[in-house]
Amino acid sequence: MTNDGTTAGAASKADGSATGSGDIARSLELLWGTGERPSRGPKPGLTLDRIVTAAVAVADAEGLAAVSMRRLSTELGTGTMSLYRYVPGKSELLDLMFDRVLGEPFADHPGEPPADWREAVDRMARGHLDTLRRHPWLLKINQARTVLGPSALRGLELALTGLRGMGLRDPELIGVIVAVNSFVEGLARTQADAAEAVAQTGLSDEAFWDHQHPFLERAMLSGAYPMMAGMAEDTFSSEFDHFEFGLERLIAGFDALVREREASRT
Amino acid sequence: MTNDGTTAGAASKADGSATGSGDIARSLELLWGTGERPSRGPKPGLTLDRIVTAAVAVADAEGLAAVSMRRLSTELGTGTMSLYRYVPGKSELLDLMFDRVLGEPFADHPGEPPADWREAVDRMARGHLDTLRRHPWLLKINQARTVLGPSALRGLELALTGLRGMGLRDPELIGVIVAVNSFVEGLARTQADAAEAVAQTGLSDEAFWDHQHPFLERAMLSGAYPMMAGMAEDTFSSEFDHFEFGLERLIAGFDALVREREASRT
DNA sequence: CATGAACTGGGTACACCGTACCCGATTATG
DNA sequence: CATAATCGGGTACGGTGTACCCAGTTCATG
Repeated sequence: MTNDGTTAGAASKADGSATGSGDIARSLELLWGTGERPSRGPKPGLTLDRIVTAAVAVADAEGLAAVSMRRLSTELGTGTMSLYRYVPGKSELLDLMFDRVLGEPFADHPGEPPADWREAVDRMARGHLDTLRRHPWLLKINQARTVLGPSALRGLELALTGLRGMGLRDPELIGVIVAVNSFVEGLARTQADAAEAVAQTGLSDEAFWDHQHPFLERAMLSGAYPMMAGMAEDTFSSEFDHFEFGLERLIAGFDALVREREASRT
Repeated sequence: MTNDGTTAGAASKADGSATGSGDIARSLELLWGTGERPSRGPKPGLTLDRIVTAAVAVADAEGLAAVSMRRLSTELGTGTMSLYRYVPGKSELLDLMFDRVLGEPFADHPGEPPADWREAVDRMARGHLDTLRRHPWLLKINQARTVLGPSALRGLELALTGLRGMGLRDPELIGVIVAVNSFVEGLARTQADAAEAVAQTGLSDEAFWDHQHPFLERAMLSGAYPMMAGMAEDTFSSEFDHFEFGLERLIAGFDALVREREASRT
């Protein structure tokens, strides 16, 4: 019952976009490493680890679009189809890349635990943003069905530990994590999109705005957008840090709830 | 100088993923409709509008992956390459789809303006979530270089009008919008990913968790995740509305800042 | 009114992609 | 030593975006 795998396939046709999650059972086995080598055939010349490492490297360097089975195979010096001896399909490979990279931030902070839930939230947000900046392709992987691997669990555990002091109900703690992560992801996506646009078009942001300027000018003069026309010069300046602003507001919002609860507990 | 278009290409090779923004100047012209028909050749049998409409319809029904030039051409009863007479490339088409769909929510609320900035934020968040739920593929389009079309501008104008009463500086108002939209997008992405996973694998969420259960069980019993192991039963229940929770917290956070400013203005 | 420039429609072809299928080489077991 | 099981990977198929080119249509001009 352990190894049929290849024959399944089910209703996975007509994909094309970047989504994880193909054969879940297989993904889980790979993630949690139920890896007993069969004792009959020749020894494998590759390892799952090497494949995932290569895939992450390519994705980091050239984007997820550059991660193709052919590309990986040349990178690893093997035939393309050999990869399918180790991974059931590209979807599962994406799952593995996901969990691989989620494990990174926890190696960084081995030191003291956060003093405060506020600091915990702050660290969580910055850590997540960091991860997403290092690996922007994470934002293109379907994370809904991304199997909860060891790294994902460790991250959750750490986050929950830091948030315990808030004195909220368990589902609310999850709510805090979801809110912060959603905010960070949304923001990271904007940044990643911008970077990708620069890389792909070879056009800087300034040049882009210059292109756009005459059209905006005309729109402003049309009188259809009075609010926007009257905005201060520095409104869209890159001076303003949207991450800091939003994070501060979120923490303030949590704080209000925490205080409420404390007050009602007297 | 107006129409070379086809020859350009620049550094746009090796794409594959879903990104907008190819030839910006062309996109802008198409968006703002600098559409004077040349007076020499035969009349076009198609319109940009019909193409965009068809593309949106296909994307809504079957996802962005189903939107291919060949598919659109059969949908419209023309040859594939004919589409390139109207759109320079797929990137520009995505830009147009984006702006088309952003225009929708403002047709809904022709009535009274929001009474409060709180209500304005609330409406903004719900409106955006609605749009993203109706067109989940929006989350896969590169919005960084998505040209500011008429619809996008109208949305911004409306949002800013509602937020004026907060008494914050202009860049901060943008910060509010960015925070709310980032949060909503992040959350919508999670939901969209889940829906896509169900559609693609034909596996319900429950079935998915059932698959995962034994592995989680083992992890919990390992003692490596004490916090998670001790969580309440209902912690991951779908009863809890993460959107409402996060939005409330964000508004509370904004409120704190608004009050601060009011107090210091005495 | 004839002509040719300017335009539209679209067929063919190419370089990619994921992967199903299959066969020969390798290896431990009976 | 024979055999079952596994690994490596070549070939092929159906999909993608789009460059290139030619035929047909239409209108301004000579």
